[in-house]
Amino acid sequence: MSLLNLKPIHKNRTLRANVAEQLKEAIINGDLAPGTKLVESQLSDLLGVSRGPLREAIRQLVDQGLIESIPYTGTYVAGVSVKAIQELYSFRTELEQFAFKLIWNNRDDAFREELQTQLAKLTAAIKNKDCEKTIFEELELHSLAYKFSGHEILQDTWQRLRGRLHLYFSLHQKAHNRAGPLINAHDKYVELALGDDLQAMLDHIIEHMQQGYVKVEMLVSDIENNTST
Amino acid sequence: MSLLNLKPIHKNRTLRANVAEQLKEAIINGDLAPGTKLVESQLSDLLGVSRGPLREAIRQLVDQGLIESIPYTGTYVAGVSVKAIQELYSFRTELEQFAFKLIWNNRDDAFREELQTQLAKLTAAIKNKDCEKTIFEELELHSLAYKFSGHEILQDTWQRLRGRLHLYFSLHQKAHNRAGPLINAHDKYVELALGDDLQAMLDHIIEHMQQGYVKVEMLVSDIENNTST
DNA sequence: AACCGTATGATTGTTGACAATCTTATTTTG
DNA sequence: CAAAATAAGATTGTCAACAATCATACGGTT
Repeated sequence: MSLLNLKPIHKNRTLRANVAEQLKEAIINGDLAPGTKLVESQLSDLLGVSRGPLREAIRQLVDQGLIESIPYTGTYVAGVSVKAIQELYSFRTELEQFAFKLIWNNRDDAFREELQTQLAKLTAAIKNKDCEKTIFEELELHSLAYKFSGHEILQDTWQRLRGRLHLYFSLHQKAHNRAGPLINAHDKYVELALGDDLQAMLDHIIEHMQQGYVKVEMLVSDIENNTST
Repeated sequence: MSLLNLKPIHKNRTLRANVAEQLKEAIINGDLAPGTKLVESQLSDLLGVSRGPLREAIRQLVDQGLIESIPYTGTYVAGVSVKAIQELYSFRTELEQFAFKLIWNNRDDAFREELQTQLAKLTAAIKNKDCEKTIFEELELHSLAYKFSGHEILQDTWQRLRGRLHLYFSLHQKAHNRAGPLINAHDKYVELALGDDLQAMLDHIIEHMQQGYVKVEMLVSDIENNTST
């Protein structure tokens, strides 16, 4: 609680953006554990920022589902639950299928190239046993379909989910001390994404997500049992 | 048990919630036309509220896509565009299909009853030529699938889209002076939602959305041509 | 001893003033 | 006359003090 790794911010953009980023990182890397109460005065002191921008940043993370807010009472880092992770994965399955349906007939060389580049980055991170980077690169890989869809609403929705997904991956990594789910299942993902069988791609997404869900769900149910709320 | 049907305590006590609601209504009913610049000092005077809560409310609507923000420059009511409406409809199609896939095998009497009640409200509003209420009840009808899915992320995503959808419906109604799209297509929607053929329901959703899109798209392209931005 | 009401302290919500930044209009310069 | 530099005005971003609300602890009542 007291050793938060929240360094004062450098003023590149607006404070609320910097603060939101800092908070997001702190939640994802575990400095702010799920369920932690966020006291505005404490945080504003830690960040060297007034409560105004801090509150705006908190609102933003509330909308992303990383923070829960009860008016006049308090804001808390979102808790983990089996239901939440189930929702996240089932929803993400639909989202990513939609993304591939959108881009399938518009896949160009730029897409193919970025896909392979990203896969290389991911496998490199895995090889180096850099868990944190592995998680990031895996999310980046999956982001490509959304990015190339050109569908702004779809992209925004994905970005909103991404934070929570990142959090669950990190929790999983911390608990089991190995990289995120499915570290070697991405070769087939990329192979199918480059291929010509859309239905096979969609089926693979379902299977891919199902496997990821099973792994993370085990973790979360552990956490739920250990923390007596 | 069922005697204690007391729910309506809407704790909108915080100013930012009230302000957000007011702004949302003002945008939807056209008092704040698309593209209008929102000057904080003016709005805070108008609403009799300080700029703090107003800014938080604006942030909330930015996250819902009803307001666009450029740091240090200004916030504007979101503009209309063919691309935006296309995205909205295509995305909504996926969302609603997902919702029905989720609830299909869990549809209970409560669902069937609410569905028919809601259809009755909608047809009544249409009969009374109450355009504003017609739009609201149509959105309420479509909300049922999301509501009964119990899927929080899905519901949140739908709520985020609902505002923009409402705006487009209202613009359409204002331009053509008739109720929203597909005023008589909901009988089949409900009939299929009560029936046993999931695939027929999913197909109908696609068709339903496609028809709605065509109507609203015509309007929006008109607006785009008339307003030289 | 359990329950209800009350007082206290802490925290969120709100406000008006101040600083940083952008836009516009004006002036200067080639 | 056109274009760049600059100053004025307005607007957004930020801050620290004030008010409303809630959670906790305490004391009285049954």
